[in-house]
Order: sequence, then C-alpha cells, then structure tokens
Amino acid sequence: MSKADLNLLHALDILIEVQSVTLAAERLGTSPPSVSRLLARARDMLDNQILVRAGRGLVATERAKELQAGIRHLLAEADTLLNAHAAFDPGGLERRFTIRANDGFTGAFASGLYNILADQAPRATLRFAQEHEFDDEALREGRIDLDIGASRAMGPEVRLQTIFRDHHIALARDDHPIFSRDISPETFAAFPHISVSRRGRSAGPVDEALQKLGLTRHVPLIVEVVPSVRTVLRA
DNA sequence: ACTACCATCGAAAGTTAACT
DNA sequence: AGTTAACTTTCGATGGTAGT
Repeated sequence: MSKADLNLLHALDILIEVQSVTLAAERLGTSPPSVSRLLARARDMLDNQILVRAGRGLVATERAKELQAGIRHLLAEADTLLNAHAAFDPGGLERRFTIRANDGFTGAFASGLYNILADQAPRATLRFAQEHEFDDEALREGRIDLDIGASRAMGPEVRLQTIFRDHHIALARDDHPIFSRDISPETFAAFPHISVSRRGRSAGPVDEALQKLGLTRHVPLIVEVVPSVRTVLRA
C-alpha cells in the first residue's frame, strides 16, 4: 500500500460504488481517462482485479466490496485527523441534513430541532424522510445523515448510539376474547396479529421476544400506520 | 553564513483523440 | 464505455546567483 494516497482511495471508493469510470469521473469532477489511470494504479497496487469488465461496463468483485468498508473507514479517520484543527462554524453551514425517522419521532422532535437549527445554523435545512424511503445502504452511502429507529447491525463503518428507549402498545377490540382472562405471552401469541410496519415487515422485536419463550405468532395483516389498525379493528 | 529569488528539470496528473 | 498514446500543465525539488 506504499503507493496509496487519499485521492486514490477516494476515487476507488466512488469507482466501487458506481462501477463506472465515466460516472466516477463525473462524481470526481475529472475525465474518464484520468479515472481509468487511477483504476490502473489501484489494480497495480492491490495486485488484484477489483473491478472487472462485464460487456461494456465494469462490475465490482467480491474483493472490492470487502475493501470498500475499510476504505471508507480510513477516509473518515483521515478527514477527522486533517480537520481537527479547523474551528466548526455552524452559522456559515449551507447544506441539507436528511434524517430518516418515523412519524412519532418527527412529530415529537421536528419543531425543537428546527428551532435549534434556525438559531445556530440558519442557512442549513433539515429534511425528515420516511423509514421506507431509503434502503439500508442509504446511510453507508451518505444519502441520509442520520437514521433513527430500532437498532440493527450495519457494519463497523456505521456508528450506533442509543438516544432513547421506546415500548410497544398493543390494541384490540373492546370485546376481544383476550380480555376475558389474564394476558400472558401464550395468550398474546395465540391470537392473530396486525403488524404496523412502514417497511412491510411481519416480524420484529416482538417476535424475537416470543421466540425466546418458544412461542410464535401469526401475522395475517400488515399495515403502514397506526390509524389503519384502528380502522380495521372497528370494521 | 544565511536568506530570497529565479531558472531548470522531472514526476504526476490532466486533456484530447483514436482505438477496441 | 473503457483504454491507450501523445501531448500539456502543474508542482515540488534542486541548484545557481545576488543581497544582507
């Protein structure tokens, strides 16, 4: 790696992401031949085919995908190191921050966050995106800045931090038979469930908890938002 | 002896054009 | 769409010269 430099690593990161010399050149603000030469240097340096020709295009190899996480980690560390001396001035910040969160979080915190932003970074904008709007790669690829939701493993390049704990509430009709006796995990799992999931998932933390008790539940219906549940229960 | 300035050289990285 | 060749530009290293 003695011939590596940050420009090369940055170019390699983009090349692996877009899998195209032309697109990478556009992202880097340079020409395709220049990127082609960078790619040739990277191939020589790594002694490995990181991007291979597939017809008229390029395809990232498994080795390239393995390298990418490490490359991004290195670039982030270098950025932190090189900019440590620079005083951060939020007042002059001109950029949009995209936060992926559910309606509950947006309703509870959007106003407060806006007030802070207006006070400290008046030229910046804040966008709340719905949970279903981006895939899991969005955070890793920088399409969103913050993902607020149930924690899940996303690799070493993504930093996780617990900011609050939430709890689940179950709804049922007034005359539902579950209320005729004490509610236990067994009776809870015995009845069919409606799952509320913007991502269309039928299983989640509830199912993991039931599984630990040797129980499973049947989820015949999935809806996106809580009001839909109320409508179904009343029907 | 030290410093500042200028010219020269070579490596690296850029471009266009042509080819595969 | 990617690669290569030829050429150009940029930049850092080096050495010579002049002034203090």
